Amino acid sequence: MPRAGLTSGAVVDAALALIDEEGPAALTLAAVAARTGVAAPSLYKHVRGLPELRRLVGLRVMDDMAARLGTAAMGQSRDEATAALMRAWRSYVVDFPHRYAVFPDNPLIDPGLVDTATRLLEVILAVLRGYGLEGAEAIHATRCVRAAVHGFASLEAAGGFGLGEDLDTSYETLIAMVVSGLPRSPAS
Amino acid sequence: MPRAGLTSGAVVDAALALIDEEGPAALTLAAVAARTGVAAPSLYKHVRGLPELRRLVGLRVMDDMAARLGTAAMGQSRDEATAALMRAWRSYVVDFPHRYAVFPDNPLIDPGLVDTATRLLEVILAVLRGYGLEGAEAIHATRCVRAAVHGFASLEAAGGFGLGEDLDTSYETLIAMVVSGLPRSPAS
DNA sequence: AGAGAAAGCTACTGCAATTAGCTTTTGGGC
DNA sequence: GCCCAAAAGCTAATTGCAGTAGCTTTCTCT
Repeated sequence: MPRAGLTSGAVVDAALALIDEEGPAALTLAAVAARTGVAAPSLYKHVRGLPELRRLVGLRVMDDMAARLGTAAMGQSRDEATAALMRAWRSYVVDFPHRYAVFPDNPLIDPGLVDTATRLLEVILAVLRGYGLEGAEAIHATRCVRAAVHGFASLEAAGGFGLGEDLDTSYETLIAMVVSGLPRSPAS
Repeated sequence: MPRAGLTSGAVVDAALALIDEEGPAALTLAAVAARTGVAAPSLYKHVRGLPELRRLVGLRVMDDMAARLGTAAMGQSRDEATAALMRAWRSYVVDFPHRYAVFPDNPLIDPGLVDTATRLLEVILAVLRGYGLEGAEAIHATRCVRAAVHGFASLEAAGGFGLGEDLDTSYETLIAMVVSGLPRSPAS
């Protein structure tokens, strides 16, 4: 019988497909095994177990997002850059609603995720540097941006907003709120 | 042998204690049974199953929070009220960090949760009415407040902010951002 | 061709949820 | 005080998934 030719990357691919199609709760080793055409225990040849698979999936999501954000903010500054960043963040959630639920809670604790998490934070910090923010002030501002963006994204991904008004409009309101609330330095 | 005298409320109590002590992942029927001194299948006499228990726990959390928020916002208006509301929300998370993880994702979908969820939203809407906001504008503003507050709370509860700067200060920054970003009507 | 690593597989264990069906307590009406 | 039905428990059994052990097959490199 021919070999499946699995790799750890392919396992993550299957896991992501499963999550996209059936939601985060559908991520089980049994389901991944079925989808990759392999017996469940064979997965352990590529992945240490379910917790590690979750971590790898989370890493992939952060990676994808970092790539998008970096591109979005490129070549813009200050309010333009902030708005672009925030829109790009939400667009990921809109494109992959189930994926956002596996975004790691606390990537800064996990040695394997710290690099990517830092890269993600760096994108925000870079934008804020355009406002002349540094040190503690920059950290507080970063946290505010993260909180606003993550809060909206996770509520939207979970379907937590009731129906009715247009979500795009709500988000533009949030962007305006953040942009207007960022400490202004005199600057150029 | 004497009877345990369990009620559905007591089961929820035990579940919450478990979550507070060992985190949301520790909520299993087996653990609740052990803690209440009963065999696992006996719990089904009081609760339909694990999903329902989760729902009831989520309901209790929303209830507690609604009570706190209502009290906090009482007797204040506009920026004072907004700040009080936001501080009270976060204080719940600080007091019960694990609890926030079981806050229902989408309470508006579940008929059993809709009432309490609405009560919670009403607190925010009431504060915003103080700014003269109504209709669509009020909804967009409510979503922004929810997003900011929920984002910060869930990141903090998950330990998602790196160490270093003081979180209280960050949160005050967020409050200032929200307050300054709320649409102003001429008003009193 | 042949050796050893890598990738699979089957069989098994353990744990948690859930169901079925039996037993015992308890509270109310006679 | 006694009887009975409902409620509250229990034990036993099933299912589904995670994870482990140890065997077999396929590659790959020489």
